[in-house]
This record gives sequence, structure tokens and C-alpha cells, in this order.
Amino acid sequence: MDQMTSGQLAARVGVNVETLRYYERSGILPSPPRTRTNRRQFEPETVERLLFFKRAQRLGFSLAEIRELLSLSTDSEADCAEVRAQASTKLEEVEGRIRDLEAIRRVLKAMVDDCPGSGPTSNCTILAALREDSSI
Amino acid sequence: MDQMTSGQLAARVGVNVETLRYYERSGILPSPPRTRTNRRQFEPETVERLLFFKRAQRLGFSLAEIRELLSLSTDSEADCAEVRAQASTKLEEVEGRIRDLEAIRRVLKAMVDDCPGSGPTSNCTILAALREDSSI
DNA sequence: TCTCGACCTGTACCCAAGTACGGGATCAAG
DNA sequence: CTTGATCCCGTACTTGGGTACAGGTCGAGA
Repeated sequence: MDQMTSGQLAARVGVNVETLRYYERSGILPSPPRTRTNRRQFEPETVERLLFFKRAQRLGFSLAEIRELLSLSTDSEADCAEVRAQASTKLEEVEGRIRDLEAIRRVLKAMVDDCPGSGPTSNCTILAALREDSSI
Repeated sequence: MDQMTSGQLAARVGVNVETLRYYERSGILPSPPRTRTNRRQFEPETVERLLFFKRAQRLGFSLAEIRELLSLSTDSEADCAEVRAQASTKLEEVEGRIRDLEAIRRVLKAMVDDCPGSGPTSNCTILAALREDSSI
């Protein structure tokens, strides 16, 4: 299967066909070429792009941010320095998010590990756990 | 400063007073006791709760999910096993997100490291980078 | 005591990210 | 060659997460 229709693409990445049109309008998905009869023809790589998009979205990036991430490419005559600077900025942001998630992970892990597994518990709240964890 | 007003709490965590009311309506923030003249009185711990909330939100958790996370506490006569199971589930989810973010981090890092820093660049797109990175 | 800001309530509005729908064109299996 | 699924377009609706009033009450400092 080389070129694919909207319906096929939507099925592949698990989104609604309408959503694809919405992404196209929003500039996430570049407008694909059309057949003679005006149907969209998507390339297989589009699947990757959308899956990346979905993952990033689940991580709290907005459409606009993801558009930025995805466009971290030079328009071939541009200087790389600019691109590199943007990538650095994003990198720092991502590292911050990882730190936050790891703090949450530590707390959850402590809860799971410390819980006796049965019996009544006194104050095993996530907030109590957080209070112990100075690094969050 | 022990008990605090809406305005003070809002200022401390950097949100709008209206937003606090919204959180209360949404069940994120338990309804605080009131003074005789009907003003809300927040305890200092509420600051922690809200800061945790804000971090979690930035990581893509919805209000509903955060409500769940925050309520990972036993109602004192409940059995711990249930709480523990929920915490485990959340833990796995958080670990998944960390893996995704780390994949993105690796790709961004590779872009930054590989970029010569100046001069035109050929195909230094994030998608090209992603294609190399089988683990994402 | 007056007054200005902070608080209260309810309701209406806003933006992002979709989702649904009506009405028409096209494809492909029978 | 028909008929049902799939596509097209434009537009309207929905949901989540807030923000912004309007209209009234309270409180602390001059």
C-alpha cells in the first residue's frame, strides 16, 4: 500500500477522518496532493508524523507547540543556527517535563512500595507522600 | 500566615481567583470552610495541592485524572489494597509518558549535537531524526 | 465613619481541539 | 448501471479549562 486515502490514514493512526481535515486546516498536516477527482492522497510517512503528533499531544504539547516541533527543519537555504537554537529551547523544556514526571513517579512508587497491601491505612495520601518528598 | 483568603492563595500559586472557584466547582479543590461573613479560608497545604496540580496539568493530565491522583487516599476505614492498585496503574502510565518524553528528548539532543551550528543544513528535520530512532 | 479594594454569587463568554451533519460527488462490488 | 460506502466541503455543535462581568457585601486603613 503506497498512497493512502483519508479513511485509510485515519484508520491507521486511530483518529477520525474529520480530525485529519481539522489537522490540515490547523497546519499540523500539510495539504496532501489530490487525485484528479479531488481526493486526498497521503504518503505512508504521514503515519509516522501523526503518531509522533499523538504521542507529543499526550505529553501535554499543544497543536501549536507540536507544529513548531515538527517544523524544526530548515527550509534548505536557512542557516542551521536558528533551528539549533529552537531545538535547544525545546530540549530544555522537555527535560523539565521529564524531571516533573519523575518526581511524580517517585511518589507513586513510594506509595506502592510502602503500602502493606492490605489492612486499613492511616494517611497514605499522595499529598502526604509529596510532603515527604522535598524534591517535588 | 496561617489561613489564607482566595486572593492570597491565588497569588501564591499564580492563578486567577476565578480559577480557584472553578477548581472548587470541579472538585479539584475541596470546598474550604468559610468565615462568619462567608469568605473562604484556605489552609496553607492547599498551596502544595495546587502546585502539584499545576505540574501534573502541564504534563498532560486532565482535571479528572488529577482529581483521581489527588484522591489516592484511603477514607481511613478502606482497605489499602484498592488504593495501592490504583497507584500502580497510575505509576505504569507515568512510566509510559516518561519513556515517550525521553524518546523525544533523545531526538532533540541528537539534533542539537549534530547541527554544525552554522551553514545550510540538508535534512535536519525532527522527522528525519525520528526515522533513525527506532525506539520511538 | 467613609471608602476603596477584595470578596461573594451567578451567568455569560472565550479558546483549543475536536465531532457531527447536511448535501453533493465518486468509487467499486454485485 | 445501480447502490452503498467513502469522499468532498462548509458550517455548526461540543467539551474542557478557564475568564470576564454585573451587582452586591465586607473589612481595614485614612
